[in-house]
Amino acid sequence: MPELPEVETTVRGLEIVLKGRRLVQVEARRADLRRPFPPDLGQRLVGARVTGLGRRAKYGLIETDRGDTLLFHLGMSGHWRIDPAEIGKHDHLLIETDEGRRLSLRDPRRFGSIDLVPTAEVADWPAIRTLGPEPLGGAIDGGWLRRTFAGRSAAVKLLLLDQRVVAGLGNIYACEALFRARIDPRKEAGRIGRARLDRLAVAIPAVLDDAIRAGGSSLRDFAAPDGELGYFSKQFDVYGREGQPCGGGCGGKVRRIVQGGRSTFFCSTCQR
DNA sequence: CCGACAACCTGACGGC
DNA sequence: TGCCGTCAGGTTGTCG
Repeated sequence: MPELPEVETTVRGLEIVLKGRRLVQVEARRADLRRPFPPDLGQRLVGARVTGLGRRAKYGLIETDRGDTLLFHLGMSGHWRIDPAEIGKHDHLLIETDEGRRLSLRDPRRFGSIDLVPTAEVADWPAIRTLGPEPLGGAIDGGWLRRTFAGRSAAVKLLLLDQRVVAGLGNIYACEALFRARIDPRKEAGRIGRARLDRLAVAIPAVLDDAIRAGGSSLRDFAAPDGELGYFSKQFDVYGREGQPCGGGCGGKVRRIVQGGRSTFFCSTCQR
């Protein structure tokens, strides 16, 4: 369930099969996911050539030579499969290329979305326009965090999950980044000191980079039949490890609390 | 601005 | 085996 690294890995896997290829068949097997599918999806995509793929936050971008960009969001349970062996009830969008490769977007919970937007308008698209800066690429440093968090009394974990603040972090990597930076997730964002914010600015891209690298190492499998994109084995320090010993060597145990209705995992000894 | 909550969906899992 | 409650990596909206 995809945060930024999973989407990035998915896009890289799709790129192998899609880039430069012409789409010969596009089948929407239902009318909507979270939002209705564009009604003219097939007409605008069939016959188009894919010129490039990209990612913005948790959105995957597939650009065509017809001036359109397909935006996909994987929600909680979405993933793409390459050359699937069978098609089930949760395969909602099928694409076939001129090389005969087949792609399927499977999403059981249907929290994902598909949009088709003129490429020139992608940056102004409502879901994209409101996003904060990309955490990879150097836009985020300690000073930027300090200015962004100034005067905010919300818990830092909740701000990290807000896509308007930092684009692409989700529940796992917000927890992991705070652990690496040794910051208590409950701490008021505006009252965090400079040294901690400097650590956080390092930890956010580092944790994402590590996850992308872990996914990238399995990329070669993605072009195999029924390769599932965006899922790879992950080693977490705190996420999902309630009650287990903290990996920081402090002797404490990982705790689970609820913030904003979501589980937060952290070590109350290491994280202050 | 903030925190809490609900809604959108299906599936997996544990307890009984 | 089934039934029930809980939980899940996201987003969007309302309410006080």
